[in-house]
Amino acid sequence: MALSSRYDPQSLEEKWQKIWSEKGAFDCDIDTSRPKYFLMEMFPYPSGRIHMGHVRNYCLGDVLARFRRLQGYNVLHPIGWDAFGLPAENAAIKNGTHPAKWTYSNIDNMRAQLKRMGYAYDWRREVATCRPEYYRWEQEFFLKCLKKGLVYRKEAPQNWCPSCHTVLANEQVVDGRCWRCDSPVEQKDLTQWFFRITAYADELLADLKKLEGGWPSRVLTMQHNWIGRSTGAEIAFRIEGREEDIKVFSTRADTLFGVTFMTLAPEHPLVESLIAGRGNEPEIRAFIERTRNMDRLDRQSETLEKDGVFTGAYCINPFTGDRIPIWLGNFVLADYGTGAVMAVPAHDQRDFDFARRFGIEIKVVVSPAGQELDPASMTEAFTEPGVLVNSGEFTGMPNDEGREAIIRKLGETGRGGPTVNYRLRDWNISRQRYWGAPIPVVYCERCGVQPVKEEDLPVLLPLDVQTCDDGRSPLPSTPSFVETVCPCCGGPARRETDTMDTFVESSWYFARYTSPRKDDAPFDEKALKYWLPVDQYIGGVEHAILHLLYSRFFTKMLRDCGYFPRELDEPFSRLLTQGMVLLGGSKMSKSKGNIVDPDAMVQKYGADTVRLFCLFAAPPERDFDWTDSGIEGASRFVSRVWRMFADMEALLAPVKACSDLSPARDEAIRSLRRIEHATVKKVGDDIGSRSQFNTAIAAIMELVNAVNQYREELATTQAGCACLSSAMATVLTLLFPFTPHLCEEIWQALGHEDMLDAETWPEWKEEALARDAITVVVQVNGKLRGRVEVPAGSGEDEVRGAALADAAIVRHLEGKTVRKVIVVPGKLVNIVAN
RNA sequence: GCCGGAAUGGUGGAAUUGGUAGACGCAGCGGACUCAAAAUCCGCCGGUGGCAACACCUUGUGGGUUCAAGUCCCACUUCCGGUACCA
Repeated sequence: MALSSRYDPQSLEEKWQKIWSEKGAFDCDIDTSRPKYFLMEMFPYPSGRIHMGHVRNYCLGDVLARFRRLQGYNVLHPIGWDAFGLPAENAAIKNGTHPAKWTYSNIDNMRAQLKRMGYAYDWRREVATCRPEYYRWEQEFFLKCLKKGLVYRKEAPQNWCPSCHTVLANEQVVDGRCWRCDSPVEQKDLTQWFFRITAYADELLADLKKLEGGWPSRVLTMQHNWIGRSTGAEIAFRIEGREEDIKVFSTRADTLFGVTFMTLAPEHPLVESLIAGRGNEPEIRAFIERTRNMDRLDRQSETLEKDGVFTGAYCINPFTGDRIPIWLGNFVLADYGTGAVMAVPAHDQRDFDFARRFGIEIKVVVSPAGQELDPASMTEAFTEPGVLVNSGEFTGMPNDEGREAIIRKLGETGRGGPTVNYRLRDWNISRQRYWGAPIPVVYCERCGVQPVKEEDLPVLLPLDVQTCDDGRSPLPSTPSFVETVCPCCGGPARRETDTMDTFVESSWYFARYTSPRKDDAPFDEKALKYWLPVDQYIGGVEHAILHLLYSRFFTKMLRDCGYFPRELDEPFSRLLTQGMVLLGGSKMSKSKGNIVDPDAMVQKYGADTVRLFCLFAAPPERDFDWTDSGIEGASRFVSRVWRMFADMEALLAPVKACSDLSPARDEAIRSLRRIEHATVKKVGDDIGSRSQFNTAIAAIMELVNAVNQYREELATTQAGCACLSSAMATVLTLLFPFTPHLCEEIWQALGHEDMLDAETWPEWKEEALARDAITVVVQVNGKLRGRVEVPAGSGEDEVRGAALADAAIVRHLEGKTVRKVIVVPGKLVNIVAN
């Protein structure tokens, strides 16, 4: 079959998409005869249309999927929809559409867009998290966790709009005000459900080691710091006149004798009882309100102006017996440590600033060796190591030794002891939203909080509700949902109307892909065992912490609940974090509205060109700013490949990649063959180990250039034609993961019976790479001064001799004495002379 | 603020383990083909000086280590991501 001279992507792409779809070409099942490869990209939120960030993400995955297929792996490559979430409710408010309708119609649109890109998905496994068949299982997980104590309830402050009477997402708070009505946002305590992720803090931290090599080190570092394990001491300060303690966490127990005040977070639970009835109670309350409603990022800022108020109450230093005034401070965070800080102004900068501002005593207890510090003249806290002073029996000890001794004594006296603290907080999953998975509990007046019975799952999210214009969830005002009976006593009860954080759905979807249609259990045990863990996960770096940490937590939790194999500790063996596709320098996102619609590009250039350009434009990890120019280059290249085959009809034969290995003396044949094999080596390495797809494409371009350069010369002989045919087949095979439609079409035109997808990845041969001579660069004092050609395999002495004999080098060495000659075999000679 | 990144020609980027800076593209310029245009093909393309050979400068800024630094170390600048209810 001859190729038409014109490349027409639209028709040939649709042709191959139809063939793939009819054949179920990418459907896969358990096959123990082949190595498995579970590859996933982060599933999209169905925002309406796919954007270039999606395209980039799925192109990266698709190249790997097709590459691994050629390598003989049994590849599982699924896709689904992260379908619950806030934007559906916003759309409901804005357009009056029901969140479900909006979501499902977006899914339909986006599915069609993805199919038009030609991605190699097993579409039978598609999941949408908003379907009861999906979310019922996480309701079950929730109940299991509740039983195990991994889920619990506690009060937590929420953004509250007093005028809309609704909780606001952080995104909905703009400069401290409600995004819809502009009222100042308040903090309101609500009882919320939490996953006890901190129970896994140590394992989550320790297992980061298992991910080294497979995950980018910056992600590991970020997770490490996010968990933020720190060892220190818990110290109890008795409140004066009460039988109650204020507990603090401190990494600086060595400075215990230097405590001159206590600072509590305004949210600390003891605050209420400490200030009740004080003369300045209104002033204190005003301070608390002010601080609580501050911007949460500002409040953590180091440049924050330290503010505080004295409560009038005192506590007692457990060692010195000193009366310690209890203050409230705007820089103390309620959810770190115990929400209380023993303040040592001499040795902590924040405490120092605070003490100076409010005229509180500064007491030095650590001195630099052989020096004395004068509190009155200090300009900043002394935080370096030193020797303990003014510290009773501990005076004279180096401070780190003193810390151990003081912690020991705290234990002996029952006033504290060593403890570990984490920055990581438990995961609040309660959302006062409609479009989410219902939390499966009911509230009974008689029996209290009761879990829904497992056999009564799923708790269906009612779809026949009128969504509210003010952003409030319609669930509390939907009697058919709220009113129920207690699973315990059968009496009247109210359903929980909060739904789950959408991060819950995305924490386990990878496992559901292994048995997505199973309806009597969340997972098929055999499928889990065969497919998990995910071999390669690809997604945006913006998920480096939350989503990835939650998924890791879920994996450990589901393992411990008996759902996952015992030996499965981590969900994702390898992670590729792609950079963002920016537009005009900032993140493309549905909320910002700066989105490039790929459809127009596909219309104009075809999916293959769009795929190729997305991967060629930048390395995967790097952000790139989308521009319309540049795709022209990809388009030209694709056409050039087409034309190369169309023009050389005489060579059209079912030849395979790297098939010509006949001995050749012809320099052109040896040259082209060397380039062919070097390209196979580089492209395999770039895709398979380096994840540098842009350089893989550049290498294929160079091979195409080489074929075009040699074709006139080689086409005249039979041996030359064999060499050209082989190189051209190699081009097709290497390019196939990037531009599969084009390559299948040409492959078929060459007369192959099987699809290119059924080929095996070509093997490069060392002997094809061999050269007779190599060029060595010669430097004098580190500056490039010449090049010499030496026979391949020359020894160090020969290379040095050739370098020193080179005319240009001799000229540069005139009047100088050679001090040293460094020879880097096969590469470079550097002559040091003066 | 804190945590994590990034910065290389006009431009996207390459340089894989400290060893030829600018691969491969885009844009631009010159030429061929054409009545003309598009497409295609050929050539040039970091800066300064020079007719040239060539020399000097150049990887955000300032220091340092080394025979050799885009790459390692220290100190900065700017931009980007995350910061627990956007996903």
